Amino acid sequence: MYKEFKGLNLPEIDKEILQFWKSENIFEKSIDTKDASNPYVFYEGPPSANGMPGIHHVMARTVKDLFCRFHTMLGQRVERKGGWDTHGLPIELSVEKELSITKEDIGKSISVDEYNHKCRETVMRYKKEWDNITEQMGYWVDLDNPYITFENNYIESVWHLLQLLYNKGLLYKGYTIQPYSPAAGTGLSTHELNQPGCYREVTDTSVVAMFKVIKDERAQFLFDDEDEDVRIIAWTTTPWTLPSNTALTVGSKIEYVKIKTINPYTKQAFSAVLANELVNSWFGEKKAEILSKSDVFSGEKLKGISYEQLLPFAQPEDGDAFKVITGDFVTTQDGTGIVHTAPSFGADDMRVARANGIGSLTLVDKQGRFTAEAGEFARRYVKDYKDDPNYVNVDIDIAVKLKQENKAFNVQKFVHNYPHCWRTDKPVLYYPLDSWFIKTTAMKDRMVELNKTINWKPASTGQGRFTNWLENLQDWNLSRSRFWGIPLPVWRTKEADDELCIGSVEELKKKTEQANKALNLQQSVPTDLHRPYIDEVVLYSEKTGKPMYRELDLIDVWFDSGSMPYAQWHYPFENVEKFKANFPADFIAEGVDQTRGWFFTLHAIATMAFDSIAFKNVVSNGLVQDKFGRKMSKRLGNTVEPFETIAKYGADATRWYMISNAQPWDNLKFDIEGIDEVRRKFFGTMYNTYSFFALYANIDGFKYSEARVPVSKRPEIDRWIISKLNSLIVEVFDFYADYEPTNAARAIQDFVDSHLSNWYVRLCRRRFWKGEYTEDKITAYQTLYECMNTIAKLMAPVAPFFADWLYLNLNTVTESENYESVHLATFPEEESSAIDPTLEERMDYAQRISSLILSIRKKEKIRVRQPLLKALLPVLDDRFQKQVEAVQDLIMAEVNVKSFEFVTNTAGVISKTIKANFKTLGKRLGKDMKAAADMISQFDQETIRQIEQQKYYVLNIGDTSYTLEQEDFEIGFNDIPGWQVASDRDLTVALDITLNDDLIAEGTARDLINRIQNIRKTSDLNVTDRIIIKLESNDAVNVAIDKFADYICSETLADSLTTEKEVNGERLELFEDVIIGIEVLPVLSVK
RNA sequence: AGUCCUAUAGCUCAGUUGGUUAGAGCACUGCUCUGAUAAGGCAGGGGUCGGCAGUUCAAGUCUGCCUGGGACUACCA
Repeated sequence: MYKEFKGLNLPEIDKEILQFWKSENIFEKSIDTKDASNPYVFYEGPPSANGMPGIHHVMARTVKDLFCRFHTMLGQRVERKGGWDTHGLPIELSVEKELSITKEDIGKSISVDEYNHKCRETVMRYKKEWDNITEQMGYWVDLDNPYITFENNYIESVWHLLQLLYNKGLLYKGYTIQPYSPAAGTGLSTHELNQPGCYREVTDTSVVAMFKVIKDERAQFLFDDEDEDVRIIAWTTTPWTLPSNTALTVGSKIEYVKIKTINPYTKQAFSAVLANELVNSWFGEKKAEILSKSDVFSGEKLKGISYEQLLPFAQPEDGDAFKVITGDFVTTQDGTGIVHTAPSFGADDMRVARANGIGSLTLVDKQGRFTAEAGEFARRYVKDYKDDPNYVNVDIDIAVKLKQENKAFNVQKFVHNYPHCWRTDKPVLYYPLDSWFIKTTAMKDRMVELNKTINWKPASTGQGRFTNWLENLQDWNLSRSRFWGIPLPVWRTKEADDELCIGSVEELKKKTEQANKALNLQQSVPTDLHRPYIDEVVLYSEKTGKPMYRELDLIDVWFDSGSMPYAQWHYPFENVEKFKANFPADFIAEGVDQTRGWFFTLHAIATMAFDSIAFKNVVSNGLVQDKFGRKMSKRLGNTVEPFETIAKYGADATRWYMISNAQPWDNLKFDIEGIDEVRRKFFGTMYNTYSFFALYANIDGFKYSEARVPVSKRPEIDRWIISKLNSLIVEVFDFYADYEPTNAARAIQDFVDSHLSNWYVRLCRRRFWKGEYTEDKITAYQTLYECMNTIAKLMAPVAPFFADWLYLNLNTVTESENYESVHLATFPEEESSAIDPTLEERMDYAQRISSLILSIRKKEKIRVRQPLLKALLPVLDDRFQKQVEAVQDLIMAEVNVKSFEFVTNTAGVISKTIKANFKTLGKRLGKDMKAAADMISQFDQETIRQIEQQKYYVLNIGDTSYTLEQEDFEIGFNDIPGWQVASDRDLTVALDITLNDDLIAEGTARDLINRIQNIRKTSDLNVTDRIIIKLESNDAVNVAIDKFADYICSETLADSLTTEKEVNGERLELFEDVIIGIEVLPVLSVK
């Protein structure tokens, strides 16, 4: 017996199927039964178990899961090793918050040892919740043997990679400008700078400083006479960087101009050089006066000009200085189009200075004070870092000095956004710091090239965003001065005259022993490769004979996760073959926010270390937002609790909703009501279809034990739904294979709702419950069964629980397939011979013609139970008529019309309409199109008939004449006089609505049947119970009974039908103003 | 600031290489069908296709600019 249910309960199905998967090890079997030589490689991007899983994780993991399941069904072996990201700042921060300490306390009030232990505990805090959501949402991933980034084996593999890069000369120590908090005494990561509230609006003193041009050959063109005082003017909002100025940067393509004017403070005449576009920002009414203006000249011409140092406190020792250089970052958005360049305090400045051989001055120390060299400003803080009540703004003093020395053209307050340290609330400086870098720039071209071979979904993320990012790549700053992470395996002598990069524990052991011998130490390799233990290891420099100490940096956690293809297998120390078989990945998927994160680090490491891509296909999914399109955040209180959602609506409805509602890469506006709609419309419909099937199949004992009826021998409608089904298989397969899950889900949904349930089943109901267990009935069961069985497989990747439930419900009875679960079954293959486009076309006609007739009935207020004599169909060609004739019976039954008449000779009966076919004519007629369309629409019936007969028409527009073919026109039907007509595109239907006594009686009979059936239903009779009927006598009823008693009885399973003056049963309205009594009594079965 | 995505009915989304009157589902209203139906059918209201230009005989669709929403990167005088 097929299981029958009281209602659809998706959460209950989840539980049941989950239990089944667990007890029968279905997940394991789905891998183990597949051939290892046919793998589909998937990489799991490791989540951090440091926070609770959110609904967006369900989204991301649904995408991952469904493609893995799909490829499993294609017979591929899809191993999915889980993983955990365990290092990094978020974990350190949460520990610090919990212990109420800051970074400064580490090593003081808490030992590094204790601190790292705490991190290790914290990092898996929500592992249980993660495991739960993984299981409940039906995400199949191997959680028993995950890779964990803090394990020694993982670290060792990462070290190996770093050594590989080191040996290729791609690892170097450099001096760069990084965000730095003088108040906290620490560098800040960009992640820290992106904490909410870090960028704040502040008012600073801005200065337009005047840099005096030295008159030499190069600068000659700027001078009109010997004594002219030519100054390049540059704007800054950080006057404290002016003493460290060593260059001025202009844009080579920007146009500049020289303005003769008067300094507003000193009233001295001088000539200002600035961008032509920005002249009006500084000169004009109520601003400085323009005495004269030179011709424009390009920035390129200014290049190489020297100027006098603005505040000559110190001289740079590491390069040239006080020259005009060019840089691509210069804009004319604000300022003067000339950038004051202090290489120590700006990343752009440093970059452009280096490229031009310009040296730097660093007249501010790490506490944020001017150094002793800075003249009268020495030892003063550049910002109020100490909350000193007597703090005097040094920017203002600098501005005053410049004004007095005729070096300031403009001083004013300026409001702008400036980053602040999230911990101390003090402004950040950009400061030169030592860091280790990976020279990704050296491999840039190769990365771009390899990226072209990756299939990105959506393509724009790969071609646009990612390529763009690669092309503007900077070297990868690997250093983090933190505690909980993978230590950089580089040892150096104090003088930096020798260094060593360690690539394995074995190598470290050897080097340690060597050092022990040479330096007379008793150290051993620590059992935990983290800080602080690893810091204690001292190595020996053979070259210099000196001890070497580890560089204290940790590496960026993104390197951790980007190393997972290798480190998850402890490559190359173990599993070398395993790694080779699993690299690169066929498929990865994460949020689009990982484009520059994990997607990049995977790609970069694979390119640099192995000259390979790391993944072939990548799906980057968008954000999950709330129903108003806002970002979900705890602060707004609009987060969706994934556990609750899944518990209430079931995993499948949640998954289906997420996949079908929006493309994965579009942002999803998550609306809980949408899940409910999916449950009702899709799962509800599918459930009802199954219930209907189960109800009658159980009665008839259908178990698919009869031989399969060949499709060609099945009735039209069966061949139609099977054709549709096979078309669907092709479509869904292509969509899944193309990583387009949304289209796949929508196609399945559309099939189930509009075709299977609301056309096939609805039209075929009688075949299931009417009559004996005939060949036709068996065929109907087989057809419906095959549809459902296939749908179960098609939907399995997205809705794994319901699919398995449905599959098992069907197959445990029929045993027609011997798979234990739908997830062990193979994906359906289409039977291409079953696909019949002309059949699909004519059924489409049937559906549309039915709609049109129902529409006329509605307009004329004639209920569908009232039979009508005939419908009239004007036909354009034979093919159309043949198509409709084939489905005529279906239409007649559906709309309760007794016959069809095709009208071919329409002259005089039907008027036609004509329109221009814009598609074919537009290109030919061009400008005359509009006139032609007007003329054609005016054609009379005679002209139309002429065109139909002659198959061409000569149209004259102005002096041109065009010969138009029949295809250049679109001919349709207009009204048919005296008939009720409805049209839909190329279809037109007319309906004869005259009634006679027979028709009326039959209509009455059908109404009676309906009322009786309703009574059967409400009085809870079984569908097989037989009844006797007593009707209250009534003229209309009597006529109907006279003619249709047998019909009524057979439809309602009645043994007898009698009329009486009065009956005990219900009183029902048969039609308007006619109320009769109907009594329905079950016939008790006699044993 | 740059790069990218996005904007179509109250809501969620379709809309082919530009082509005639821009569609579906949900929600709302009325009617209707039904011995599978928390369903279906028919009809109705609801759209300056974000705005402005341009290309074209023809623009929801192509181009440019602008605006709103989002993501990432950067923070720059």
